[in-house]
Amino acid sequence: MNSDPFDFSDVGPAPKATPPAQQAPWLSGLNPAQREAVERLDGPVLVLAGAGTGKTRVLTTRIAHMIATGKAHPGEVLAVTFTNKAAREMRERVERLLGRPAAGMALGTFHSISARWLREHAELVGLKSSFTILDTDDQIRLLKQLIKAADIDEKRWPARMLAGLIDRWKNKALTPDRVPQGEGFNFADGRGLELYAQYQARLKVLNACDFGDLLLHMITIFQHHGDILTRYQNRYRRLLVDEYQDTNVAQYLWLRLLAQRPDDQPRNICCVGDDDQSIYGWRGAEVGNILRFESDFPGAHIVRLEQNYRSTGHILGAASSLIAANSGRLGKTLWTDAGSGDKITICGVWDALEEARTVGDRVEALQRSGHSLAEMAVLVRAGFQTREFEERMITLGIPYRVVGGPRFYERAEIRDALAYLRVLVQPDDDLAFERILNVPKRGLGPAAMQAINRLARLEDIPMSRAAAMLTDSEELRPQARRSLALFLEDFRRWREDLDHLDHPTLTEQILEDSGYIEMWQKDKSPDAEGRLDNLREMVSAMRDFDTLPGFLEHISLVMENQEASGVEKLSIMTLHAAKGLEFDTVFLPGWEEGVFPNQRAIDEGGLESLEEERRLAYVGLTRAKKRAIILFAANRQIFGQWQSSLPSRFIEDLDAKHVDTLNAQGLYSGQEGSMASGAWGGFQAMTPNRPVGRVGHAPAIVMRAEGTAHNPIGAVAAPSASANQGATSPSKAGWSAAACRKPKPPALPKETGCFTTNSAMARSCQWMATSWWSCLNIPEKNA
DNA sequence: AACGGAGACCTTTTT
DNA sequence: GGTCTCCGTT
Repeated sequence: MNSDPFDFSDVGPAPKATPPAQQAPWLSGLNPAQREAVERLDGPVLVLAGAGTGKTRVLTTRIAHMIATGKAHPGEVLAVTFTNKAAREMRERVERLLGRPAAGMALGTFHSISARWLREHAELVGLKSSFTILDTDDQIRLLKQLIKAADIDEKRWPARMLAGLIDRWKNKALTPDRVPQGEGFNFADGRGLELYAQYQARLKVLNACDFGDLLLHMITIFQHHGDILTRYQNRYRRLLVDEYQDTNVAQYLWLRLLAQRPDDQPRNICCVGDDDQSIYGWRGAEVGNILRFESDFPGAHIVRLEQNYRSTGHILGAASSLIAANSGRLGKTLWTDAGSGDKITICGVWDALEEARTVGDRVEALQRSGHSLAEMAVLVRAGFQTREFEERMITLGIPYRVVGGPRFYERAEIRDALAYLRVLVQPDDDLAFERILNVPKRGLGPAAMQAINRLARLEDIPMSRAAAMLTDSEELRPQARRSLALFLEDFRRWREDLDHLDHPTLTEQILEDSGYIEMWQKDKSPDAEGRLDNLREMVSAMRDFDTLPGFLEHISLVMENQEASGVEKLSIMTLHAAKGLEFDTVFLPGWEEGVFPNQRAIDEGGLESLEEERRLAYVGLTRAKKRAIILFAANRQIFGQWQSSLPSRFIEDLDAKHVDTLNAQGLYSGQEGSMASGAWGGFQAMTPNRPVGRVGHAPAIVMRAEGTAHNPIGAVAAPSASANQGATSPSKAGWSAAACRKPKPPALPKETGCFTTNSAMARSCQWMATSWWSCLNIPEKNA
């Protein structure tokens, strides 16, 4: 919150004298490895911390230790995490250990810390301190404009693609002048770089930057202004980095610059990470950073944390056997002295509907036997998979929350409201201006927008100024001109109010005066009420901030879905979002080829991304303390098309001695009647509640393949179609769907499914014979 | 200018 | 199946 990084006024009294180390209460209960990681304060340290080995504890205790013993002043500590949640948690734990606030400590994400610093030095990169942080949405809109202006076909070269390209460059700390000519990236026949440069120039005019710029600008400043770098180096003598395996090149450079010390002084940098949990390669993370640590920081000490305190033996064993299939690991051997516990469960189901039903039933059963919903989680590969579970939980009345779902500030109404505020504090913000010019509708459509844009470009001025000029000209139709004048007049008035109204009140007034509230009140779609609620929530959240700019900064970096009630809820989230969390029970649905591992990862990234998928699976399994249930469905709808699917290869990686196949009771039940006939025997034979002996008849599958059967898959589609009828509309975006939803005839199988395509068929049959069998053939336990 | 229907995309994962 | 964009109609 404090914007001056060199302001020591809030750091409190100097720490007390050093107590004898052996009496330090915070050290008790640490195992020897943990203790070393905490106490070795001088020189570079790399802590290789396996899943559940007390990584956060080590990190927080280390900070508390150095402060409490007087080895470091809180103001010298710079601790970086990847998520705001991790940062928050870490601060809380440090302060709990210390028994007092650790004021002055820089603890936050790479991005939030950079943003704070950049506000100090914005002018050095051509920005004003009041710069706006654009989110992806703004970024795309801006790029779209540039692409259009460059006369490039938007269809062939979508803005998203360019955004991804620029992002990758920024992740590698490549400013436009540094992108190598031969860089293999192609966009619009080699015009990508040109557009990148234009984009950066445009950002400067808008007084804005994107996420990547936050780091990149700081790196540029550090590299060009040695005096500033030295100030930061001298201030932050204690660097700590969480999740080091996830750092990208830019973050790595950022850290290296800060960790640089004169030769006679130790580089007190402590990085904590786990190469087996590196799951952000797609976003530019370089596992190489962690693998290279020793050579980067000569004299580095490496501490391995291998005792796992989280999971029971079978879970750990299964996870270890899975990750062992990867190559190029630093290698750790996790162990636990907790009991072996339950084996992990693998459960095959017919389709996604049954998958959700199975999970729901299990959740209810656990709940009945006294388990808390807060200790259960459903972890999916990709965001879209959450829907089936949401719908099921709604039907069952099980409270749930989708963690890391659409962010609060990404909702349209919040973005609209924010756009008003952005224009208010920074009239140059064209993106915000454009967004609200005709929201709510005030007769300023495309024609007016175009006129403003043309003039703005011609005169090289912000749109708000161009708009003001247009109210004095004959260019717009009288009606539009009047409307525009009123719009600008509103802003003039609101700016006057800035001085004598507190910002939540002013915001309310703006939303009221502008007709924005009214717009939603008149809206008859079912979620209009929710949007008004969100706006109210936003206004009340503003009260926590002293200033409007402070709030805007916060919301663009941090704002998350806030948990209103204290009701215990089942967590549903992606595997990525689950990193760092733990639950007694973890459900892992969708373990099918194409879903997990993800098809794109298989197609594009080669072995490397396949291994990343496997690490993701490893992360998923190791979230479980006591129970892990893996599910896979034989059929799944993808893009509205039914596809047959095969169990994930990761299932096969699991050491059988840690695995149980589900008590197959009720597997496919309820649908059996409709599916009993036809050429469908092969699949049916595989239901584990059939005699195991029949399972092995591979020919049955071939039969099915040749059966060109509309029958079997028609039967699949039926239940799902009827489910659509009854399903409560999901929380988001359900408006028109709810109204026009009608029963549809069962979808026909897609001809290119793996049973009709030659190569796919061959492959699938092989899979059937090997992997699917082997996992279902495991002797059943408890019938 | 506003609305509604048809058609093309689409799905990783996120600060 | 969903969402977004374009284009036609009022």
